[in-house]
Amino acid sequence: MVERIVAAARRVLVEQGYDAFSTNRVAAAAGVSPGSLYQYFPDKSAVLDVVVDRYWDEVADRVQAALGDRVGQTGPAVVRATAAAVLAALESDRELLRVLHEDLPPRRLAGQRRALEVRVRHLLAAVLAGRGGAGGRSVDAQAWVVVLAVEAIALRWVLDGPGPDRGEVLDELTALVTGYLAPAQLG
Amino acid sequence: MVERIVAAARRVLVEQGYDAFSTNRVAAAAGVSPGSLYQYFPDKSAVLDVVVDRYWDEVADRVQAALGDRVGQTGPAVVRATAAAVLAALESDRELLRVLHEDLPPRRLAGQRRALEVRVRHLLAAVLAGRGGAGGRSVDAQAWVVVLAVEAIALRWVLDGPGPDRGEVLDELTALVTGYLAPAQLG
Amino acid sequence: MVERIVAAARRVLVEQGYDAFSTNRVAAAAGVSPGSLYQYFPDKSAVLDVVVDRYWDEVADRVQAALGDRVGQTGPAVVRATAAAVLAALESDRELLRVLHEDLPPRRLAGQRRALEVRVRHLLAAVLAGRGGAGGRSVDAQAWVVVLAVEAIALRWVLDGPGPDRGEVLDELTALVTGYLAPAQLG
Amino acid sequence: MVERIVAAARRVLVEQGYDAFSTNRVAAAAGVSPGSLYQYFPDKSAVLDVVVDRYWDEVADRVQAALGDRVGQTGPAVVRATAAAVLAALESDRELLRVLHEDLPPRRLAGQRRALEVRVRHLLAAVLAGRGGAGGRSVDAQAWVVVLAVEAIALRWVLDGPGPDRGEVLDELTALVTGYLAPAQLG
DNA sequence: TATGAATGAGGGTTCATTCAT
DNA sequence: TATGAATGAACCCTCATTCAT
Repeated sequence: MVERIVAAARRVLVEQGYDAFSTNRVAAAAGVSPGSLYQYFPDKSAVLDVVVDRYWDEVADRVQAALGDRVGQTGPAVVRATAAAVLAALESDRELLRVLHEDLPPRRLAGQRRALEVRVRHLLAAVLAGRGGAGGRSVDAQAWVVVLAVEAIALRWVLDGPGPDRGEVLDELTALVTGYLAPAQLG
Repeated sequence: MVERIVAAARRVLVEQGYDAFSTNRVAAAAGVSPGSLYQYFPDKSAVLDVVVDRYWDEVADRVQAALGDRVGQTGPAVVRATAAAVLAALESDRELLRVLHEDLPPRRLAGQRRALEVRVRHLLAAVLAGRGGAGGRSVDAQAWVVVLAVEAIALRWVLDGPGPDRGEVLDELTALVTGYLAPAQLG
Repeated sequence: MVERIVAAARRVLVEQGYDAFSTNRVAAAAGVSPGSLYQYFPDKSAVLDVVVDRYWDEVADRVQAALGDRVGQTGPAVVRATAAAVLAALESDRELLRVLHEDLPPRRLAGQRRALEVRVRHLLAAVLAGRGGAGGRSVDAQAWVVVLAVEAIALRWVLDGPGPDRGEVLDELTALVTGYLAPAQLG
Repeated sequence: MVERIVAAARRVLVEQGYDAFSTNRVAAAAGVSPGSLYQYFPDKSAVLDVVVDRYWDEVADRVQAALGDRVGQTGPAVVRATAAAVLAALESDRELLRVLHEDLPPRRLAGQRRALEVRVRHLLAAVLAGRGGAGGRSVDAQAWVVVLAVEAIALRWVLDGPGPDRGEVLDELTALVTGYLAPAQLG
């Protein structure tokens, strides 16, 4: 039942947009009465939370899996593969991603998004630190920069219409990251 | 009159948040009747549009001024100065920026934001092209990457609480951009 | 407009009972939209408050007028006349009195009711005190007793179907009060 | 089972108030499913009825016991003792009395309350009649007056915060009743 | 032009009651 | 018998918008 409601919620979001995301509409889409929705969720916000959580968990899992596979490795190939994994993760449900990132107030997503960023940032900072420091520059700041830059570019590429093709984006992301991190420790 | 309403709209947004941004509240804050508001704006959205437009125009002006001053110049110092100008532009009205970027559905801002990005991107692409191409890589793609990365990082730094200090962010942004663009054409 | 809504509220209460006293029903009875109701009242409770306040103010005015006319006077005739005034006051809008006292949770009325009781009690206590005390008994306690007894009996007589006829009730109320207060100071 | 539900209903009333008195809440408090509740009670009202009935039966038993002990006796001491019994009866479950008399629409209690009043009234009328009539006044009317006055005063004293102390109330009730009835037949 | 009272569809939510299991 | 998930009508309230003045 929770499943039916969450699925309906996702459907309403994707097909009708966030403005149409009313409890009555979600319940109707689930073929359920409004009252039933409230047997499984304390309020409207909780329904959205589940949809959002599931989406971000999925994305986070994919990204972390890709990172995990390569812990300790280095070099442009690794960067490119990771960037590819990020793109793939974000593409796994482009329709929902579009609604979540274009229709919802960013505050609604901030929690999950930050959480994922922090996890990835720490992973990356550890790798950088392991590589012998950054020649006096802050490894944390570097990780912060890389995560934000890659996230923003990947998000835009996945959501926006025409742009560089996939290979080109990966090339550029790779150049961006290696060019940034290389001088000090990836040379 | 339009002025009074737009000013009130801004005030309501900043002081009470987007949730409180109702036509009645804006009209009241402007000391005007709801009916009057509809004599100058077709609907609520149009009022918000003007506030958003003005904000982005202001930011765009500042950024473009900084870029314009340095057309034709090159090197890390220019990159750093430009990044500093972007930070300063975004900081010029942090309160409004926060509401616009955290409370509004991003779609509401997309138009203005894209417009600015495109302008800056073209400027940058021209500079890069003028500098003798990118060794076979797409100058447009590079400009696209740089603009998005700098924008995302600057936005986050201005809006989020604790992070690297200003000098550090500028250092890292400079390193990011020069590291990315340097090998091919800024050496 | 407030008038129309309050009148409709009274009508709904009297004709359909407190259970039917919903904002939508009141608005409909007033020939007005639900939204209009909320331009004049902060919430449903406020509408009921006005109805209740008006009723009790009316009753209080009548009772206090009757008492005021006789301040300083004494004797069974005065008691009887006062009791008659109380009955008349309560009979002025028997239909509404019925709903208010039978359908509403007493807490809803407690405030107004207590306020009137206190006013009358103080008036009466002053009269009793002026009459030379109560022979060691508390004038306040006596006023408290008299007010509650008369109120309860009058209320019941007005609301309940068959009972003693009017003259008989007045006789008995007179006997009750004079018998209670007489030995000490009304002899 | 009925027992469990009724006990839970009482508990909900006392601990959470009448507003919280929903069938679901009562069922939950009874550790029973809502459906089960409807196997033993036709509707929500019936559950409340039983709670109310039990309360008033208890009060009625105590009052009637006190009266029964003294049938045929007379004098201020008897009046006082009876009044004391009424106070004690009402105090036996003050928490429930408070909810029932302050939160419920009085109509919900009217039946039980009237029934007790009638019983006591008849008892009292019989005593008065046995005492040689009322000198032309209606013994029924007198009983009606006494019952209502004592009931109202006792109820208020038990429920309301500060007031005369217990002894004083009993003194005044005694004075009220004897002063009223004495001249004619209790002299 | 400027008003502001009036609108009414729609919002989120509750809860007495039912019925398939 | 006992369950408890499911119901759905109705609740109170908001707010973008209109229109007679």
